[in-house]
Amino acid sequence: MYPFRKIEAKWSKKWQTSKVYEPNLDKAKKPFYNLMMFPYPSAEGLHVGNMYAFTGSDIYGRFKRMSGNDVFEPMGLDGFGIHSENYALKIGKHPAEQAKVSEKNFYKQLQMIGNGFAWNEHLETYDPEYYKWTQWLFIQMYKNGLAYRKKQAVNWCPSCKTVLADEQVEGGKCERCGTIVVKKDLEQWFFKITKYADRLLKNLDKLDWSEKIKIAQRNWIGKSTGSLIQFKISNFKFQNNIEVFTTRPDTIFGATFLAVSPELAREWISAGWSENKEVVEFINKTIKGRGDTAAEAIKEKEGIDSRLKAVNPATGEEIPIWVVNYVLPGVGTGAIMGVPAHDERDMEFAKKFNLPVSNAPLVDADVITKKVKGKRTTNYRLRDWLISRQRYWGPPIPMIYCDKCGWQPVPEKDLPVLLPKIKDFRPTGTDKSPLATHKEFYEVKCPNCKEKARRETDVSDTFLDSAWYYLRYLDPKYKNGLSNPKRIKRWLPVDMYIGGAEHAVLHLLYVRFVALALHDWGYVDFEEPFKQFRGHGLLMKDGAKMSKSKGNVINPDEYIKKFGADAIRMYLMFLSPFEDGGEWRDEGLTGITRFLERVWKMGDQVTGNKQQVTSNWIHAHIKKITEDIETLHYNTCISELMIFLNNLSEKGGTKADFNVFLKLLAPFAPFITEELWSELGNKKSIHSESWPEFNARHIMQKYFDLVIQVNGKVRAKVAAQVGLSESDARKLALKSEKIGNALSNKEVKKVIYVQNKLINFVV
RNA sequence: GCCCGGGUGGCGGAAUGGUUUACGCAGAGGACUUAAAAUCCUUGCCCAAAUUUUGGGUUGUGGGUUCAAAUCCCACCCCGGGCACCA
Repeated sequence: MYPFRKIEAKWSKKWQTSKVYEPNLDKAKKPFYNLMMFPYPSAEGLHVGNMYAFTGSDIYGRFKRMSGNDVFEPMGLDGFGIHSENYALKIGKHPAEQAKVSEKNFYKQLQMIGNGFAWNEHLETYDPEYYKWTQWLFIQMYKNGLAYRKKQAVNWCPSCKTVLADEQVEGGKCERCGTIVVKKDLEQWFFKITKYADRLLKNLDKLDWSEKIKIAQRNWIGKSTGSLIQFKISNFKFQNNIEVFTTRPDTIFGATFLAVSPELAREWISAGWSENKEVVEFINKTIKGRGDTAAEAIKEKEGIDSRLKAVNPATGEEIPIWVVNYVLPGVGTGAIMGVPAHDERDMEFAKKFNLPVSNAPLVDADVITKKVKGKRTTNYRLRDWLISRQRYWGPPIPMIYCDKCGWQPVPEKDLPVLLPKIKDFRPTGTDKSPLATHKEFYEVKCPNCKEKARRETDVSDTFLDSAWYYLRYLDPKYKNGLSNPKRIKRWLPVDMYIGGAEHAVLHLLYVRFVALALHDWGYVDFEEPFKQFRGHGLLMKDGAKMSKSKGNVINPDEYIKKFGADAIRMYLMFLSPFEDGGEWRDEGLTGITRFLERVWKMGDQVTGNKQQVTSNWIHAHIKKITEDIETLHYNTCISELMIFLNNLSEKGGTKADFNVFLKLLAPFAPFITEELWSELGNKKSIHSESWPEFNARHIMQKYFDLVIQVNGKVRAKVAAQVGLSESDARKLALKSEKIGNALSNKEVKKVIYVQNKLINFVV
């Protein structure tokens, strides 16, 4: 085995001191910001899935560096928040203590994987110098009317003991712990992401992002166009109208009832409506039931006739108003027109409760909307971002409540609001954060009137920390704002962002929203933070996602120690296309270790000219690898490198040829290539060298295999000269005995000739 | 139910209208060796006839377009992922 341990340790150190991976952030001429999603240190150490993602991103960065760009590839830790806190709780440590341990472990491991990180710019979201600006961001949201408090039914995770945003509920379960989420009526802080729904949707068309992610975001934003239509209520003293939203105003003649959510009906009760005991009971029961089963789908349609009547504005007919469980609050107006003839759900309901079904004709949507004095409108599925968390390990929300002055932001000069180190950091489960029991924390003076006031004790969502980190990397110590404005101009937006596709509607949506807000406030001149985004696939083991409970987790350290980082990097990238993910199988490593051994030996075998590339066949390899690395098809790059090496040993190559090979291999296996490169007498780091260029002239071959087909079936292959004419090809084909036999006694009806490829006789 | 991927040897995968199975793993045979490991070479789907050649078939299934289909079109089956009484 080649001495990878020695080599990898040696070059890790040298790269650090020689600063190969530190671009000049103020003067770089061709800045290229190569960003990867920073990890949550929510385990003992780095997961091989992290290494998979980082290697794929690093290869791209190294390729761009060798192609003449000043590549900036920073790394940090998304260490604040529920992920890390849950881990600390699990192992019974204080999150602040655990953060120090994780930080050390993660950074040690991140040094080993062979990435070209710009370590000068590392950052941690729990650093007060960082979260000072997360808090500043909250205050700007508040000052610009994008942060507000509201009481409503919100998602509550009984295990994490905190509220969650809609994006953090997956199939009715908590994104973090998998517990079934319930609904609770609570007053919370929200960010008005819905204000940007339309721009978040429209801008997607301009982005060079994985199509999958764009589709997921479009679906999540969920734009639908329809009409708002008022229905008069004929026998109700508290209210004259009900407004419904419908995407099918053209079916209004078939509307035979109105269906309202129990939440809407409850508002009428608060207004004094309590005429019927049964109806009131139904409303209370249904709302309560929702709290228990949370986001679970309603299995059976239930409803009750409210005894109120509405008038269908199209027909003038009086129709009943029902309170039903299948109309949800916060969707549209919380009231719909029931059209059994055109809606499956309304039909199901109508059948169950014997409501009439009318097969009235369809009409033009625009015309009818106008006629009934309705309004054409757009509705979005997207909800505002619930930002409060009743947890400890996060940035305290920088707001103060005063009985006299109401909510006041903490003055910017007083930031950061430091998270105090308390002993009772465990989530309380009482709708309040652990900080709510600490007077020394929450007893403050009102910034406005200086009277006694109370500090907000909730912290903000982890996803706010990561919604702006790419800005901070540019100057992690910057004192006068989020980040250094000159560097923002030079480096942003990010040129390439690579990370997990599971963040499609979480991080990747929030980060776009925050950028839009910063743009509108004048802090950045771009609307979209990432020009390109590519989502990598999932790394599996034994047909399943790696997880500790399944016992199929691969520890990268162990394998790096045994085979070297270069081997693991290459093995991971050789599995399958990077964007598809792949399955880890120990046996597969053999092929790569053999390959690297042969590369090592080749260093001694090549001789001859060092200056000039003599073998023309290498140009085709350069072309293929260059094109495939651009599209992240790393598995085929590695295959091509293997063929290149086979050719070097079969056809024999010079030192110059081998130099080209090493350069092409360098992004994948940075250590061994650097070592061999220096052994061949090169002074500069291979990673600062220029990427090989190919000459199309040399790729042109003289001969090719002419495929001869009869009726589309391959009958023979003969060597032929490139540029062969059709008639010569025909002659050549007929010379072959097989073809002669196949064509004898048959009339050739047609001949198809594809230059430099094949000839097909149709008989 | 809706949306998005995908289905190719024993396995991971390659090929996006023109030679199916590049590259690699595993397997079989051989060389080297006292032996083993390592290394190197050969081999590599199915069926039939003939004895190492010939013919036919083969990219989830069925159909279509085309001189030619893994690739394009239609229908269906299966697997993975996302969304889900969104009005």
